[in-house]
Amino acid sequence: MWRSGDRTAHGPKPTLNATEIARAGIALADADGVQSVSMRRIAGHFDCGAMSLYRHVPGKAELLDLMLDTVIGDEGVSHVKTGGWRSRLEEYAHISRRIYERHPWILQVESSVRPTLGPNSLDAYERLLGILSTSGLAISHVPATASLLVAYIHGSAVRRQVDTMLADHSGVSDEQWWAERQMFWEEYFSPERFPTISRAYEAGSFEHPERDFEFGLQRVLDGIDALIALSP
Amino acid sequence: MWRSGDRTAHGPKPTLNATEIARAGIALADADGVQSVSMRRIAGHFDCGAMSLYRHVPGKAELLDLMLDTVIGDEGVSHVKTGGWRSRLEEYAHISRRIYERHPWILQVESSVRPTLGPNSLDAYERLLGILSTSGLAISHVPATASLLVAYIHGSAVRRQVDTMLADHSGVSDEQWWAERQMFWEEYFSPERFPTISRAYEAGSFEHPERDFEFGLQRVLDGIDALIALSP
DNA sequence: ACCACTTGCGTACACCGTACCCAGTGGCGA
DNA sequence: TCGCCACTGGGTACGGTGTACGCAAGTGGT
Repeated sequence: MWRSGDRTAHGPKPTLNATEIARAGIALADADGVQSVSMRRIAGHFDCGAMSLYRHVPGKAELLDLMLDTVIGDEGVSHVKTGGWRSRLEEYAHISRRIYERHPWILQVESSVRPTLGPNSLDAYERLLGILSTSGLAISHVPATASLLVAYIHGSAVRRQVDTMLADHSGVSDEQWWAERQMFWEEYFSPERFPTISRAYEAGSFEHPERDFEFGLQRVLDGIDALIALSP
Repeated sequence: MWRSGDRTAHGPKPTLNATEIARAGIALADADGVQSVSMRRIAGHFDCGAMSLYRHVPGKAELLDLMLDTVIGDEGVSHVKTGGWRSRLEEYAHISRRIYERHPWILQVESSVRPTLGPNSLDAYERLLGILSTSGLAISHVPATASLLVAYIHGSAVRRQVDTMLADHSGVSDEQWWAERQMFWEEYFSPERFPTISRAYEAGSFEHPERDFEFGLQRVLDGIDALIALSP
């Protein structure tokens, strides 16, 4: 599926290819969420039967893998090589964050059961390890530090998605769901039971969740910096 | 759904309740993964029809929410109050990590579209904020720092799951999938194209991925510590 | 006893992924 | 030039899913 150009040319030329199918799936997922991506709907976009897609893609799970690797390749290629390790890590984090913001459905794909490792993901991983290896960090710590960064970026994307959904009620069409949620909140919540949440709320500490990513990123980089400072 | 004991008592006594249904779903998800959780299968466990469950649970999405809140309540209640903020945060992180290890399917539920906020999740959040508020951190920074920790814990759980799956080939029954993965890897990977990955591999830096969580956690706590040290 | 109300549950529908099979197509060997 | 056959597109069908709807049965308050 990953390689696209090794035709033995013994039959009619294919009118579809895996990348185009993935692009259609990406457009669908961006518009209506990943749960609305179905083989029949993608096939409808090409005015063909659902089973035609299986000539180019082994199954739906692999199609999702390919969609993920495609968006990573679209957005992650451009990168500067100048600057210190910290600013380059910041840029890597911001690029990743932008990918999650434009294609929130990747969170579900990445949390799915099968480990995805496409060529573009592999390139991005090499780039991240390359930045870390020039930071003065011991090579034995480089993969674990990369995992730390990737974990933080992924996790904060999940939190951000939940926050925006709580803020503007988007994505969930069920109006009654919000009513029940509100009722549960008013019934269960009390300042006595949740003193710290109340105190933070009154101090206005929940008003700018969009700044949380940058805040946490700086703390993570500070932690990495502290480890580098210990190295000889 | 969340409240369980407000019967007006005008009909037959219910033989099922939402919590029992959630427990059956948890058992199913623990055993065979979340994709095998279906209303019919849960109903089969109770020897009843699928539609009987809808008397106690609004829908499948809400059932998954309830399952998530139930496992959080099971494992997160016990907590020590002694010790400094750092050791208490470490314990919070380890409890969370244990939850993810025992019930890997929560990752998919938490990455789903709807924001989950059950009573047990709310209790855990208050506890986390309480620890942070006694650490010397300004109250304006407490929620963002909590988000940092939650994001790291969640993200590293995703990475850990992928790593274990790559290590022992579990979860994916498709044997041919692994063959294709191996073929892609051997064809696409080369030390020239991925110098840093190769160098780290030869240095043995990928041999203990299970230590990555503790490593990253210490870096995160170091970053928080650096911020606290700046406060007056 | 009545009956309002709750509970259990069977039926039905729309949708999903995909196994299987068949017809058409066009490059290549004879 | 012609037939072969690997390859393509695509239709049908099957087992699975979530759940809307309706109905019989049971039960505590009046």
